[in-house]
Amino acid sequence: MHELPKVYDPTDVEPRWYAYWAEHGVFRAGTADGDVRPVYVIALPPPNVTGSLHMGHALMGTAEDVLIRHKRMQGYNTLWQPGTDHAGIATQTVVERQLRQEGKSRHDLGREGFVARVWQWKEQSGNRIIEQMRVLGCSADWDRLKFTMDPDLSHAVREAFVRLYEDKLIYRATRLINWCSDCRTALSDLEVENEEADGKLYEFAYQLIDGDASLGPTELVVATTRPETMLGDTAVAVHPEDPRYLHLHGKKLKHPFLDREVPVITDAILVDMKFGTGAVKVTPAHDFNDFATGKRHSLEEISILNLDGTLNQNAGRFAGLTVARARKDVKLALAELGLERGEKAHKLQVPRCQRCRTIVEPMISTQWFVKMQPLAEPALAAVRDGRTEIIPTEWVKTYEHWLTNIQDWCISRQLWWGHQIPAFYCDACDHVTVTRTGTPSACEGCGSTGLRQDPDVLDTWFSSGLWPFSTLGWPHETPEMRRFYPTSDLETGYDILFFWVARMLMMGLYFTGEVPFRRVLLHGMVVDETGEKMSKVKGNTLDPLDLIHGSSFDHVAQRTMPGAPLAEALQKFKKAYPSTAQMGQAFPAYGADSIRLTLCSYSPQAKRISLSPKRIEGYRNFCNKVYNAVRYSLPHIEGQAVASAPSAPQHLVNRWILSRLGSVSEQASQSIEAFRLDEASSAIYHFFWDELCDWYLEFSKAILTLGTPSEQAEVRQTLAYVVEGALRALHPFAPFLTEELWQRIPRPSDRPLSIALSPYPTRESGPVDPTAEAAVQLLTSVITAARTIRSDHDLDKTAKVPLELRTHDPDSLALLNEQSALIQWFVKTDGAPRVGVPEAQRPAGAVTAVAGNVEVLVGLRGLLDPAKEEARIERNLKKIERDIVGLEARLKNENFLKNAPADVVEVTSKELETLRVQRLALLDAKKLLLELN
RNA sequence: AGGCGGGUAGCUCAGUUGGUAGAGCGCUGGCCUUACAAGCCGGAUGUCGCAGGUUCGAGUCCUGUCCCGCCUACCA
Repeated sequence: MHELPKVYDPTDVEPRWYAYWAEHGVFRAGTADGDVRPVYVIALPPPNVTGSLHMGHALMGTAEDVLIRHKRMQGYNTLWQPGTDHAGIATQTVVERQLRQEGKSRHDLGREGFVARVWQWKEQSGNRIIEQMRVLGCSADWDRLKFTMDPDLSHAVREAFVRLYEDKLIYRATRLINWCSDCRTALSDLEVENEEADGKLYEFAYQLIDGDASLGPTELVVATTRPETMLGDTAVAVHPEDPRYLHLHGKKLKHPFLDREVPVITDAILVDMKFGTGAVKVTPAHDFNDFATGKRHSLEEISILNLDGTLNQNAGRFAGLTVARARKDVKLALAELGLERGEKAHKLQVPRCQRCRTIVEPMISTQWFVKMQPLAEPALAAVRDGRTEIIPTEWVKTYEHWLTNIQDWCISRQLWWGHQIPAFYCDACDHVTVTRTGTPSACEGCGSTGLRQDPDVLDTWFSSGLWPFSTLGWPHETPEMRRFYPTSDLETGYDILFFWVARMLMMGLYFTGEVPFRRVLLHGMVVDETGEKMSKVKGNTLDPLDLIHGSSFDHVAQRTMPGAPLAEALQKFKKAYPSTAQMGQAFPAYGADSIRLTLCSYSPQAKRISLSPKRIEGYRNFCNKVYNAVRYSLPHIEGQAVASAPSAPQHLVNRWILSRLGSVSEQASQSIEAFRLDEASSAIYHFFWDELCDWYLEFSKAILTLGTPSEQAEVRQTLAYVVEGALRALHPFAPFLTEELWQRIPRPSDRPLSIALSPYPTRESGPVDPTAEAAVQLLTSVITAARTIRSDHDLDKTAKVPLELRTHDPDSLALLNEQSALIQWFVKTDGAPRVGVPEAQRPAGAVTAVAGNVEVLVGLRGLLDPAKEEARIERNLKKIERDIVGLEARLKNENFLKNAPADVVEVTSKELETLRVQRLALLDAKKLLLELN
């Protein structure tokens, strides 16, 4: 075996092992008839085909991969079902942008040509993100890669549509919808994002027709944030009980620009007497509240907008203007007529298109809708009765709130890229024919053959809603459906709880009668180091691949803000990631494992995950630590026959490390099971570094040097066993590193070809041994206490000092005697430490510390600086006195003794005892010091 | 407006059923001790947002309050 370099280099290792796993089908789900293993399934939230891996994807991919790898190692038949989403608007926009660069529009190509062009684009670059997930180490069953517009999935979409239509849960209606004039399509409520903006509350007057000044004012002043919509006003509403306007009930107002009478209506729902002027202009065609008001009062709905967002003929002389322009012009015109009545600043929410940020306009339009209430009820029930569990649980309330207030879902989109709605309109009659297959030959209603298919496509989320079962072959009763449905865990970001998770639950329950997954695991949003949301505009996005492969800051900044001056981009980047100030000019190649460990280290209940490059560095260092631990171990364990079950070693430290391995493995499994990947990874991290490396490997050096042949053999055997087990425990988090090392070390003969297929260690991997754990705890704290004394007194590291250990406890005495050689090795003592029971006398020039029930006396005669030593003693004494007073008070408190649990009282009094011993020792040392002077 | 979450070490965050606060990074003293200087051995650091309450005991439970973030709905 060739020698390992001193520093771990992930760039060399990672691609190699991914290829190996792929080649050996390590990630494939089992489909054999005889396969009776329990099943664990995750459906990968399909990323957009337009997508490129960002930190959110990396977090999702890592979390799901840890879950999958863990279960795979636990012997489950795992299926991680991957795929991509056709992402209607996003994808269409990308390809249209390309066309624009060629000086063309989609209309030049025609629908068929355009769709062909999108497919072509998809084939070329649609799988980029899948490649990137492989770089991250994701162990999905890639042979089963699906796309939402694959023939089988499209079939499922059509089946779902038709069934819902037949069941009267899909209907076509003309109503107010959200319209994006840039994307030229309707949007669902969820695709509209409200953004706060500074606006104006503007007041103007409508003149009364036939107003009688003797009855009161002859005008009615309304308040509005959108003056231009007055061109579509068909009423002005006042509160029925508003004393100011009683004389206006039933009257008519003159529209200043249009040949139209505007009635005054009374409406207690719409109007809040206390707000504005108490009079509300009603524009049913462009406001959701006004629309509802219009329905209540049978008002005319006058649309004043074209599909491109400009005003139409109904706007009279304002026709052709943009909304923004019309707002100015209408105000101007009102002012000219002397109708302006005031204006004040007002905060308002501007609805914007999630995709293109264009201001969304409410518009009257004929669209397809899904009736949500009947679907929502079962989805609510499924979470309430625990058939599906949401973790972290605080999301349950949010989920319930949304589902109980749910509105019907507008599912038609005026796009070309997507699943075209399978509804056919007849030229001869009104009948709409909806069919499962192809184009119907004739109208179901009148038999006419003149049929046109609805040009619209379905909302992308309609097909995503079927994902957990459409990918498994639904509506057919496939073996996959039988074996892998319902899926186990659905892991995703909380931002798509409504878009996707809730809809899958509704659809899943409706179509399959079962919940689509047993648990919903939600992670937070990755934000920059200062807590800001990542966005291109802010120049604070991080590309996981730059971190994995390494990249100069110049390059990162430039890529984040293409087109911007480098200095500016770099400044924004540095501001977003302050810790890079201490990092030179570039991200080194951290490797996928470091990124994965970092992402796992954040608590899942954190809504914001602020990514710190410095933290990644820490985990990179950890990977190097693991690598070097194995590098150290290799020569000692090479050729060892490793058993798959633990042996029963004699030596304390061997029993201890086995016990720790078992505990940590068990804890890791429990934490992963509870989706606390942070706890799990942290437990393994500290086991590896603080226990295995800092202590066990050091113990092993001592024993391999000083021990008897049989002791040495036992250490070698244990070391080989523990290293193999620890790598397996770490594997789900750091798959590349662990595979690389595992393949080099000796391992049990029955292990499969990859660590990824080996069993996850359990409690049984290391028998629990509380005695050994307690003993090593004492041993290490004795060593640390002695080291602290050495360090406090600036001892040369080669200086050998006398060490005396005193305790009343017989077990501890035995332990210290047994391990005196080990203690000598670690503390660098002058001969074997003297072990005995406490005596009244302390040797002059000795410094005392207390570790557990042991007094640790380090002889420093002639090495002490008396002044310094006295100061140290005084400092410690002060602190101890304070603690003693506190504890004594507590132990004197009758209520405490009466109410506190026995173990708490016991711990407290033990603690007090320890402190008293310490105080005694310090006082003694002080006395000696004074005598010395 | 309503809902949810958060305010803990200089920074980013953990903290299970109430029992005198932890990690990583940073800081600091000493070490190139042949696995690792991406390291080793030590060390320092907190009015747990604020004010009350319950309790023998509160970071943890209750009430009020002030900030911050997100979500949902909206006053035209």
